[in-house]
Amino acid sequence: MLTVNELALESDTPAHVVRYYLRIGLIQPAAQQENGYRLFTSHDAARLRFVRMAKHLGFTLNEIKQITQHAELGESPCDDVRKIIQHRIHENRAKIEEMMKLQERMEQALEQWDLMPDGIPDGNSVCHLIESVEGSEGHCHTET
Amino acid sequence: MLTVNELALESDTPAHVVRYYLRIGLIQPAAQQENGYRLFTSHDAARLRFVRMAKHLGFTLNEIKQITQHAELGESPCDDVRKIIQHRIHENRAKIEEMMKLQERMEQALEQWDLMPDGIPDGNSVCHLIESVEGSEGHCHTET
DNA sequence: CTTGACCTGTGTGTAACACACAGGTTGTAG
DNA sequence: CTACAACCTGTGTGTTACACACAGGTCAAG
Repeated sequence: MLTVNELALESDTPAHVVRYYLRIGLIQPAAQQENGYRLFTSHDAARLRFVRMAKHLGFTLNEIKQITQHAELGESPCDDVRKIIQHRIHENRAKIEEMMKLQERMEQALEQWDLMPDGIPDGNSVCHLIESVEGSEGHCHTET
Repeated sequence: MLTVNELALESDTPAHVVRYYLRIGLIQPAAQQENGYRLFTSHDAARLRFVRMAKHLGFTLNEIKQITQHAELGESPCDDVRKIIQHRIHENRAKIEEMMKLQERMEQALEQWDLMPDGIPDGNSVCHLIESVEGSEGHCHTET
């Protein structure tokens, strides 16, 4: 029987993360000591390693919970797994593109600001650097 | 004097977001009606537009709060603004790279799974698709 | 027995909203 | 003037995946 710390070492997971997974019911202790300490088996360690693999592949903890619950009922989670990752691929692609746009905005701004001095704020302006960025007046609307 | 809804329209911001900004003290109402409704001036609308610009440039709401507070004390926030965005550029670049790695992992997995059938879980395996992914046994450790 | 190091469970904080809810306001019809 | 519907109001709570803090428990050394 393993303690939380031992389970953490066994599954290459920070102990406080293991405790978080316990808290949300993603994993359950196999047994409990009289003093309230949780105890685990090597089966639990394998389960936790699975959780980490799935997370590394982009699954959310909620999705992983669903998957393991399905699996415990004997139902194959594979179909859901395929669907989820397809969805996640689209989602992630969109997010990456958005972040690259942001990156460009930031780099352009910083470059533009190189030629500008610092300013002292008055009632009208808070920070003329930020306010000088393109899209201030005629608001370009690039939203989701 | 503008109501929350009018301020939202005026500054091209969803009303529930305006309320959130009020709640965290990022913006303050200029006045209050007897029934508790908040009232704003066009100056508040300009302030809120500034907030949106800064957010569009990647500043967090906390940073924007600091900036406006500095500005209200008459101190120039420009120096901080430059530093923050430099830091954010690095941060964002790292995040993008990480997400691109995830993207590759997901796409490789999905491709690999094309050749694999769904499986029925037993006690040892939860989902053989996920478990089949490279890096299952020898854990590649790419952490922050 | 005591000291210190370490480990335990759990409460709370984080970022930036999204949603829900009970009540208030306003416009229109009768 | 009233009834009703549409909309707007402030605020409580839920979200994700932890990170940190805290009071107390455990264990080995001395």
